[in-house]
Amino acid sequence: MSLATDTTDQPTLYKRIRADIEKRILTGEWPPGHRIPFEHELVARYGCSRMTVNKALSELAQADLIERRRRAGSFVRRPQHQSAVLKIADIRAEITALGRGYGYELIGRKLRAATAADRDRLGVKKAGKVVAITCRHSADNVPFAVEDRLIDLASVPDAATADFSREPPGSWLLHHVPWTEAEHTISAIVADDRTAEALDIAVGAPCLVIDRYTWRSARTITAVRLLYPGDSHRLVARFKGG
Amino acid sequence: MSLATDTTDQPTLYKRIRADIEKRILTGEWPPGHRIPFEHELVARYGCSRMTVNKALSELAQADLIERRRRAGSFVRRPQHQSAVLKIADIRAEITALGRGYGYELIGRKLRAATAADRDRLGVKKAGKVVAITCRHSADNVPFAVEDRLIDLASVPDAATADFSREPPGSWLLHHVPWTEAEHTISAIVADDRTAEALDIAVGAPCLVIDRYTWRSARTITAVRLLYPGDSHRLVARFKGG
DNA sequence: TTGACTTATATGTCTAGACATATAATCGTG
DNA sequence: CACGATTATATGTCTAGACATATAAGTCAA
Repeated sequence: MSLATDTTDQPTLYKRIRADIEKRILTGEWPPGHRIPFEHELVARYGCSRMTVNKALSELAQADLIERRRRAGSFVRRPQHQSAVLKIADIRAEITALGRGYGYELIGRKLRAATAADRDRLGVKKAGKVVAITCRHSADNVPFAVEDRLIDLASVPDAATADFSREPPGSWLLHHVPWTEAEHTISAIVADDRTAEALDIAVGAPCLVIDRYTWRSARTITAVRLLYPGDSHRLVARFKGG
Repeated sequence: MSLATDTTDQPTLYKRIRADIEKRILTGEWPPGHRIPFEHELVARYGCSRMTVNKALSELAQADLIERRRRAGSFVRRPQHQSAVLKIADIRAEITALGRGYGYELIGRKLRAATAADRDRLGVKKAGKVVAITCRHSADNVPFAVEDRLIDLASVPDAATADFSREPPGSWLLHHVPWTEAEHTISAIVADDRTAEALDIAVGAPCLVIDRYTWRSARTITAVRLLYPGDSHRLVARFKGG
């Protein structure tokens, strides 16, 4: 076992150590459960101080490639099949990235006191005002997705006066709400009359649905439902880690 | 600005520093673009060495919460809305995690020379043998998902003799292929006759589709299509960084 | 055999320095 | 003013130590 064979002069030593180990894991040479050389062994092999080796191993641990156990050593982790990175781009960015012309159209906008259904959807208890927005995104003048959004004015007061006739609410919020958490739920439905008309598809055609709930510091900001024609649109998720 | 106010005795200092900064970012107190105090300022504030501060900041940089620029300082990064962690659990684990009884049923298994369609689906050029498997997963004896899988025997020769009548091919592969990359594509369709029967739903009902392509070192291993009843099943993705 | 105690050891964290390096800011010159 | 050279500075990496701490493994008694 010659760990330090790779002599491509990488910028720094700890990165080379990290890359060497990562390579062995990814090629399967060190399978899940395999014990990685102890820090003191790597120190001897690379002729460096323990902190340098420690930094390489810590980063691998942070990336969930290895697991470190006191007294026992460091071990290759089992691949985590269940976790993938799903890229859900901002719709405008997504469409322009495809080299197609982005179109936006505000269908409806209402400012109202929150109904019971609104409060349920936003997950808030107290009554308050909300903005309800319906709009459509299109690519090269072909309907791409319809959006049905609710914004809690208690969390985002500025939304009451914002002009959503030109700018999509998603973009507007992105620039006004600095940091959030969110939850996406993906499901499938068949198009009802209203959806079919908005997306210019047949009634009964499949639709991909993304429900997104966004909040900040445990405070709900917005709930949005996006409907895509199910046979045309695709969400792609790529990941590493078998 | 009193950075070190939080005196909850966290296990270690660098973690406390990291948590303190993370909190300010997540609450929006330090919005995107904001310059974080210099290392030497944090050293003075926390009364520790620079390596301790550096470790905290390095981890925040690795997590893409901040960006570090030589000579300039460290800055809060803009949230990356488009990236979410989508949990797609192993079906068996998913069902048992719900506290429901897992059931598995092999519907069909064929070993054949790859047809043109097979090669296309697996993304391989050369002819070779493949195993085609159709099976069904159920929760408390209710159909949960149907699986339609193709395994490339050139990559996984053992699959030719594996017994898939008891163990789902997904689980089997998980234990035989140490590390892979994969790509998921999510879409929606309406159930055709065969699908409707397998899932015990009506023809024309919505279905959520996950196509998963798995490979290892640029070599395709398996292609699988999972069909879920679209109105019952939901994929949930949560993320931070909105 | 089992459970409680002890010990050895690998990792976890930290220090007080050092030099390297990219680059923002400044200074000088045409 | 524009542009190139210089300088100051914040981060990047690294060292040779130190003590803390969890725990695998061994020891011993009931």
